[in-house]
Formats: sequence, structure tokens, C-alpha cells
Amino acid sequence: MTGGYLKGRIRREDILAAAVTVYGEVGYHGSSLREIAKRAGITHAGLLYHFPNKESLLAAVLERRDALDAAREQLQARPGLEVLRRYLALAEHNVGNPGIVDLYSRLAAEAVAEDHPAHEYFVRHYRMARAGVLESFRAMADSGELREGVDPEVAALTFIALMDGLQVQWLTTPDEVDLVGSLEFYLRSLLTVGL
Amino acid sequence: MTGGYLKGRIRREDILAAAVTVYGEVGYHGSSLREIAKRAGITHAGLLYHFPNKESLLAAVLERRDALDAAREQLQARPGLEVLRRYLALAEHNVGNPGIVDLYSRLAAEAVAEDHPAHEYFVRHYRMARAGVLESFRAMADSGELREGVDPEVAALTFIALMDGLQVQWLTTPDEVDLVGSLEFYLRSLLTVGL
DNA sequence: CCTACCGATCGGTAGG
DNA sequence: CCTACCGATCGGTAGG
Repeated sequence: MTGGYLKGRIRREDILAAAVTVYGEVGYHGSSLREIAKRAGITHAGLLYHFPNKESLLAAVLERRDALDAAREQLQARPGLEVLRRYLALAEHNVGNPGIVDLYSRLAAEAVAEDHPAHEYFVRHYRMARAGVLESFRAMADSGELREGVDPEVAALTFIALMDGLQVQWLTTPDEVDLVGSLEFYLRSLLTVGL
Repeated sequence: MTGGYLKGRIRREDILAAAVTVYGEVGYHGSSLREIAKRAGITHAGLLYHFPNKESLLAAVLERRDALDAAREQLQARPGLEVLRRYLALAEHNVGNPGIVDLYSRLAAEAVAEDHPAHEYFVRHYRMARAGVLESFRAMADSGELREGVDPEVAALTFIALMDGLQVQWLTTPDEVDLVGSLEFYLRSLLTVGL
């Protein structure tokens, strides 16, 4: 028999995809292994064969999300305008994938609790996001692309916060929120150059 | 026997306060009537004597929050700078009451789902918040207090979104986020007048 | 407001 | 990867 490993990897992918959907719908705490397993076409005991417990499945989902984001948008570009452009591209991609936004918003709110299994992940996630954007704003300040009086530190924090806040409002009332346009508006108000 | 009604009202208050705490900690779906009841000093069946089911308790919590906010901050002031100042005061108040911020952030993320019992509440809540701030930005645009090129519509949406996004990040890493200062920074970037 | 109970569902394990 | 099971917990009701 060949392909045993391949089959295992495919099955794991099915489970992860189902978990992403369910987490987005009902959050991590609201999810059940039985529901996720059913959507992946196995029993919940079968799921536990691939992931030893509920938390390990969440960890795998978060790891995969980071890997996919990094590969697609390359948010680690050279600091500067290009990094901000890639965040806009990420927002644009998200508009076509509300499920991903759902997942992220729900988990971020849950993970505020210090004993939530994803808490440390989001602490790191926010720190890295702020640091990356901060570097870019600093570089742009040095080259005169940042409006006078704009503190790069605060600009970085508010940019990330605005993205998150817009996403929740967009999910709640999709027809009344222009996700990408609002971010562009904000960036233009900070910069001396166009996007 | 006198005071029976008073006692009932006090007991209801105890239950509502306990519910606010628990919703903030674990969200609505993650909460249990037994846990809320225990903190209020009764059994879960006793709780159901005051609130017929789980959803009615949530509805009462949301009603009370609106009533308290309206009474304290009077966010319905005459459109203009004063309204924005009261939002800053609300943010300041929230910094001293993380439990309230917890409750709001958790429920807002959960209620993105259309079948969540608080969904309609948040649709209304966002619409009203945006409309109130929009009116103020429009009034300020008429009197030259809004920077040129700033669309009042987008400014209103982004201001509310920024508040929400900052709250989640502040709850996650309290020492690394200046909630009030960041909002002031943003408002200053939109206005021609000081706060 | 409580005791006592209901059916349903949960995460996880045993054993194959 | 499944069947079968465990103890725990859930929202809600009956009956007082």
C-alpha cells in the first residue's frame, strides 16, 4: 500500500477546513468536535485520531492560517508603502472570504481571556502586526511620505485596530460598510503620497 | 408583607450584574444559567423564575446597558464636537471598567451570526452610533471644523470601528494600547479645531 | 424561589 | 478510523 501518508494529510486538511468554518460560525467554545467531524465526513472519535484533543485542533487551524496568509500576501515585504498596499490587498481578499473574517473576529474576541488556548497566539499576532506596520510608517516618515505630526507608533496601532473594527461591523451589516474603501480613506489621511 | 416587589427588583439586579460578568468572561454561548445563578446566590431554576429562558436574560442585559450608557454619557447631545467629546469620556470610563468592554466585544463578535439572539440589537446599535456621529461630523463640516476632503460618512464609520478594534487589542495587551490617546489622535487628524 | 428530574450534548477513552 | 461507552454539564420543566 502506498499513499497512506498522503491520505492522512488530505484527511487532516478536510478536518482543518471544517474547523475553520465551524469556528467562524459559533466560535471555538461554541464548536463541538462532533459537528466538525461530521462536516469532514468522519466520527468525532475519528477526528481525535488525527488531533489528540480539542485544543490541538485549534492550534493547527491558527498555524495554518498564518502560513497561508504569509504565503499569499507576503506581509513581510521591505518596510514602506508596499507593506500597506499588501494589507489593502489582504482586506480585498477578505471581502471575498467572509468565513475567514468570521473565524478571526470570533477567535480574537474570545481569546481576550488570558486562559483561552489562543490567547498567546493573539498577543503575538497583534505585536507582530503592529511592529511590521510601525516599521513601515517609520520608513515613510524618514522619506517624507508621512504627514507631519503623525506619530508612527499610534498610526500603526490605529491602522490594525481599524481593520479589526471594520471587519466586525462589515460582517454585521455588509451592505453598509465599505471595508477596503474605508481603509484607503484612513491611509490617505496619514500619507503625503498616493496609494 | 410589604417590599415584595422591591426585593424582586433587587434580585433581578443581582442576576443581571452576574450575567454581565459571565458574558464578558465566556460570551453568551459559553455562559450557563447555573454559573450565573450561582454568582447571584440562587439556583438556576430560581433564575428561570425571574427570566423565563436564556435569551430573555440576554435581552434584559442589553436593554440595561443601553439605558445606563444613555443616562451616563448623554450621547444624544446636540450634533457637533460635544458628541465626540462624550465618546471620549465613554472610552475613559471604559478603561476603568474592562468587564463592560469584555461584554460588549464578546457579544458583538458572536452576534455577527444572523441567528444570534443579539444580532438585531447590534445591527440597530451600529446604525444608531454611525448616524449620531455622522450628524456631528456633518455639522462640523458646515462650520469648517472638519478638515477639507474628509467625507463625514466614512469618518463616522471609521471612528466607531476604531473604538471597537482598539478595545479588543487593549483587552488582549492592556499595557501596549492607549485607548483614549489613540482615539484623540485620530480625531485630531480629522478636525481643524482642538478637543 | 427550591428539589428533583428530563433528554440532549459535550470531550475524551477503551478496545479493536 | 469506528463502535460503544464514561462522567459531566447543559436549558428547561413539574410540582410544590
